[in-house]
Amino acid sequence: MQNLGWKRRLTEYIRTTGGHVTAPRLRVAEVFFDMDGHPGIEELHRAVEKRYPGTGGATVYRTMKLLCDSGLACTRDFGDGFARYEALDPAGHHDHLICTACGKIIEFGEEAIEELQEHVSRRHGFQMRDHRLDIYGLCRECAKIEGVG
Amino acid sequence: MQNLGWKRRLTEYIRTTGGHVTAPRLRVAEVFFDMDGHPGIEELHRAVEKRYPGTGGATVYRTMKLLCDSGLACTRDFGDGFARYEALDPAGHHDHLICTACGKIIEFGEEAIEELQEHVSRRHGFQMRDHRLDIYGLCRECAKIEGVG
DNA sequence: CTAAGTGCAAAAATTTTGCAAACTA
DNA sequence: TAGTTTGCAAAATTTTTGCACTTAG
Repeated sequence: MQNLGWKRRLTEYIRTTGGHVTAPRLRVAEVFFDMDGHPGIEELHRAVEKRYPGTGGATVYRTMKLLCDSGLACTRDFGDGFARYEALDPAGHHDHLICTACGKIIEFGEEAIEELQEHVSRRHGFQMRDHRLDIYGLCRECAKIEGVG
Repeated sequence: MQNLGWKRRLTEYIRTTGGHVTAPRLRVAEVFFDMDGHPGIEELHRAVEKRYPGTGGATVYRTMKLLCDSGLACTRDFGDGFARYEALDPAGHHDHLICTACGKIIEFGEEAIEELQEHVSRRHGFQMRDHRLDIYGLCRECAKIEGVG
């Protein structure tokens, strides 16, 4: 997976900004990319502390901001009172089918949709850099259970 | 528009919960649905205060939570450090061009994209109920300033 | 009348920032 | 060595809560 690539990509990004590749940054990133799901800062900080005691909370915040700036992660709002982070597979899609019943998330990519997005952007004089498409509804199984449709 | 419907829908919802339809709630809702865009609490509170002085900030928070619970609105994370609210027009669009430089948000609707979403959903046996499309990039003005492509 | 809601201010929770020490390049 | 990053704690922000008073039903 991405686990092979994040270190190189992060290092590359830090270099371009004239920054330093430090141990705390690599530790936070490593723990983050080893985790599944969408940890918030507190959960992530706990996990980092467990593997590498002595890492400050501010560093976790700052490192996650770095990962977001570099495009390796992004924040997602799940309605909790805090930010949660999602690992971004560079070549991956940002399109999801999200089942509101069971929470399952299906990733997909649709070239035609991306082309239309470009099209719409240009029409508004907008320079598209990235996108996120979330479709909410019921997956096959849950639709069956709820006996709808 | 929805402006005709929110009052009835809100009243209905409040009744089902055994709550009271109060003046402050109606004021906040009215100002919110009269606004365009995606106000945060502070912006909304200012607008409410302007039209109906003496409305407390906590009431704005509590009323927006009520609107979200009732399905008339929802929160959106636009990367500012606070929650912004979006009016949910039952028949409306949830598509945005978001400028990562100046924060401007342009709403749009593209029938062709929606059709493709339906298409993709069906292909995955997914029953689409709602969607969110956010396109990030630079608006015309910011692209000019940054002198990019 | 009773239960729910309001406004204010205090409290809680999350995120950012200042700074001396430590570290990368 | 020069400039960046860290960890801590303090500060800033956003959101929630306690409470006496008011209001809807």
